[in-house]
Amino acid sequence: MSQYAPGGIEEKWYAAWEEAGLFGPDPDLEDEPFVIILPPPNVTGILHMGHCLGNSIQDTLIRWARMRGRPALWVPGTDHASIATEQVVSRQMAAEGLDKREVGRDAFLERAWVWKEQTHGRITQQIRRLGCSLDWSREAFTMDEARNRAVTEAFVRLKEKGLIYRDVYLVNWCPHDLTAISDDEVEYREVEGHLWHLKYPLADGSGHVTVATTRPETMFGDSAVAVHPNDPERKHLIGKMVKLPLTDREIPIIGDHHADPEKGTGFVKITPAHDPNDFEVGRRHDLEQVICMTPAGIMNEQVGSFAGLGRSECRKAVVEALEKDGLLDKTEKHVHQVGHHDRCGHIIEPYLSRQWFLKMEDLATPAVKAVAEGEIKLFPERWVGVYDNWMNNIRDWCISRQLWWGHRIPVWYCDDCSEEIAALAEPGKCPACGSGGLTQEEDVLDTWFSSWLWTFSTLGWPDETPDLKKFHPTTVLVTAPDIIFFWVARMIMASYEFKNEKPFAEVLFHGIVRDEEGRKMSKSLGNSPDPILIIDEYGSDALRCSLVMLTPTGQDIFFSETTLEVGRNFCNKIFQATKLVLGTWDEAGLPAGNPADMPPRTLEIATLGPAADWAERPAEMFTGLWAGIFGGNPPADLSDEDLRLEDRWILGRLMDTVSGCGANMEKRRLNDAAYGVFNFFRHEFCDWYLEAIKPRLRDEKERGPVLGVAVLGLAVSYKLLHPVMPFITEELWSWLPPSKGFLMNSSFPGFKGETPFAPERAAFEQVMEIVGAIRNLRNELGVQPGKRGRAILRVPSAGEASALEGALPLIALLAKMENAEVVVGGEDPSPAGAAVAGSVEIFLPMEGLVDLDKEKARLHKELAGIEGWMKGCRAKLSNEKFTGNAPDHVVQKQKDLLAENEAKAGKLKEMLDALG
RNA sequence: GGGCGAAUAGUUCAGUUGGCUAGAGCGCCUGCUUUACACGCAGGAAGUCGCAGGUUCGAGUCCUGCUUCGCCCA
Repeated sequence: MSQYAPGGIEEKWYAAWEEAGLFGPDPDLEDEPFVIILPPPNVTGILHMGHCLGNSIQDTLIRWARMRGRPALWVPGTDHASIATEQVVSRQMAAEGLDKREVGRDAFLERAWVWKEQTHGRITQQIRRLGCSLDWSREAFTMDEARNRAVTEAFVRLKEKGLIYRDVYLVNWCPHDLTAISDDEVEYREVEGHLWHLKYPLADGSGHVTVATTRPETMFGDSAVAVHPNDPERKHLIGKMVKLPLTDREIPIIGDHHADPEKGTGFVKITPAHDPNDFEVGRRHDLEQVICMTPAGIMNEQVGSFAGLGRSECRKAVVEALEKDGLLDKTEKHVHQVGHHDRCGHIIEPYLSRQWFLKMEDLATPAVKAVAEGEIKLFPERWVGVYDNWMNNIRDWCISRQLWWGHRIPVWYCDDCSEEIAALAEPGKCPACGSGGLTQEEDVLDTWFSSWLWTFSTLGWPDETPDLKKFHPTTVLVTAPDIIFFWVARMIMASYEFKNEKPFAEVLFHGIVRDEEGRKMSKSLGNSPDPILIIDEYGSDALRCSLVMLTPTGQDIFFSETTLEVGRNFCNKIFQATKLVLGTWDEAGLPAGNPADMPPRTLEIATLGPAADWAERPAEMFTGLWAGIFGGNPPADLSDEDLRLEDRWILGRLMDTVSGCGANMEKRRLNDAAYGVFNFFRHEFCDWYLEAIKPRLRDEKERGPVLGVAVLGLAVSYKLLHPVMPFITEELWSWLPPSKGFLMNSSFPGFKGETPFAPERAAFEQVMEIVGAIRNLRNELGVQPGKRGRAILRVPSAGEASALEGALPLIALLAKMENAEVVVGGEDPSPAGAAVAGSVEIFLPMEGLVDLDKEKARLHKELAGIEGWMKGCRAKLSNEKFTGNAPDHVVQKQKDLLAENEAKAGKLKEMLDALG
């Protein structure tokens, strides 16, 4: 086996975790709970890339919190998605030649439930494949028994409070789905249409007025023509009558500020039953509301001979008829925004009907305050403005839908006295007249009426359950910003209304997943890959890693195969590094430690001791750290001397990484947290540390202690990566001989404070710089890789020489040189390739290999660059305004840099001289 | 029409409190089958930080205006 293959491993661990009961909150933990409620996916939908991103982020957070020792709860659930599901089921029935209205409500619902049961298994299985550590024992569905109770309770309470009312109102109506929808479900799209100028003759025969309209077919519903009351040229016509063409009706000219003298012709036809603005005008002037269409958008008996035509057919026919009568003044092309139903794409018809509404203004007040005062934090913060803007202009919410799949509104009408009763359960008789003849409201509630209760309905509300007491308010909500109004804002309002507390402490908005061309992934475009196929090919860890690591907070992400390769390649890298280290462990036959010694549940590295302790007794401190991670002792006894330069450097860097990762997790910068570990592991642990210790790993006498450091490095890396890549890290953890129990509920190490081994870290960085310079030199000069040769390092003082002495074998190893030697001062070796790394001059004396002209040109170029920079720096430092105003450390830094570069320039000049 | 955001290497993006000789992934170029890994390693090229002003000793970062693109709302 040469590459990591996730197949089988992922399923194995998911089952093991579930069986071990690790997904629920640990009841023994006393810390503050960390709670996330999963935004419920549509139960009849399938998982798409957006879910993968959101779920990966949530699982990363919840796994991190769990490993930090907090009782972590992530509640799963699905949404009944009223309209979407009703559409799917209707379509299925249509394919069988059935019509839902013919089969009736009960039969339809029965079928919808069967469908729901089928698809529910699919979507939850997909979520499992992703590795989500959800507490399945608490799974909820928006239409299950418990949630139904919550919905009914909420409705009745609001009704009793007088916040729910029923009114005849112009609503957004979908003529395709035959239901009202809320304002938020209307999607405006730019459409190329026409502006028709129609002549309406004055009834007294004294001429005509011209109105401009984009919808001539609604003229049959006109009740007036409006002009602005102050319009100097037209106001004299107010009070006159016009003859409505193609009909025998006469309508008045009225004065209303809705008509803008600057726009169009200055005259506006008023159609109260078919236009929201006209509806308001109609109310102001008590105009007749003439409905000229059926709910399906077919012209009705009001339109005379045009009856029976569809909306757009009628438009054509009306225009033709008016043209024939000489009443079409002109036609202009006109681009305008037209409302479409976001679910089915059909053009919305403003339609006059009796609907249920919820008054929003009072509900909004505490919700606005909570966000404004930081009680609820939004990440990224810029969404606060968007939220405020919507909340401060909030409009009443149309909550009734003319559908069957949903929560039937808990209102009964008395057949005898028309009393209206809202109740938790069907009342036996009418409380007003005692009649037993009661009929329940036919309409169901908007889907979001159940979702907005989600943070607390999932925890048992309206009952005061232990879960509700312990886990509400929840910690963080993770969602895409496109549902900030539909859902996020409404959840905040609901929680304050029913619980008198916030629903969550923070909201983390993530971006939208787009394809390589920047298009939103959608079913209709067919550009959304099936996540399961991706997981099959690349592994869930690779997908999660790529998504989390490459997604800056709240930014949209462009998704492609290349993106996935980053994650897949990284998985392989972790696997390969583990193989290298453990291969040596096996050869060495080291003891695994006592399985009974369990490591502590939490680990704060700083509590083991300050940086000074690490400097003074590193072996003892290391042993303490080992016990904190594995329990027990390292595989081999080790003394302070066993911890070499590279060991101390990597331990210091490991702690820096722990600290940075924790800080970024706290700030919810998940990408930075993951990326930091990625960089550490790949470019420091593998590229430098493992390369540096290879000879020691092969040396039977030396490998015991160094294996301890390497295995600890692996273990800590697994821990830091586990929240993002749970499967591979759990698998490889189980391979480490000293590991015990599940990585999933082991400790996530924390570290704050001064990182130990500052001198060793600086020394190793110097090694890296020297090695880098030698490698560069070899490459630039085209030295063959097989040619090893000597490296001469010249330093100005004996002190620096002795400091470098110990690192010479390491430098030779990493730079692939035969040997490296250090000299103090003296003549430049020549001919030689030369470079400068800090105070160290590097010479590669390679007779016959170095092209003198090439080398001189190279040095000249480097020198020119440095001199250019120094000129600028000197100018800056001689500017008194700079030295006077800038903080001391900034000035000092410039001085240091200048000195450093001056020295380097001097050395480069000498080298050039030496070359002749 | 109103609001929000973005503009930095070929490309996707970092750059947090103004101190930067502006970084990373992918791509590109050169070299390497080095006993974990070619899903790899080493080295390299590549930028007028959208434009124009301003504040400041100092601006990718703050302010004003403009341009282009994206999103949301009406």
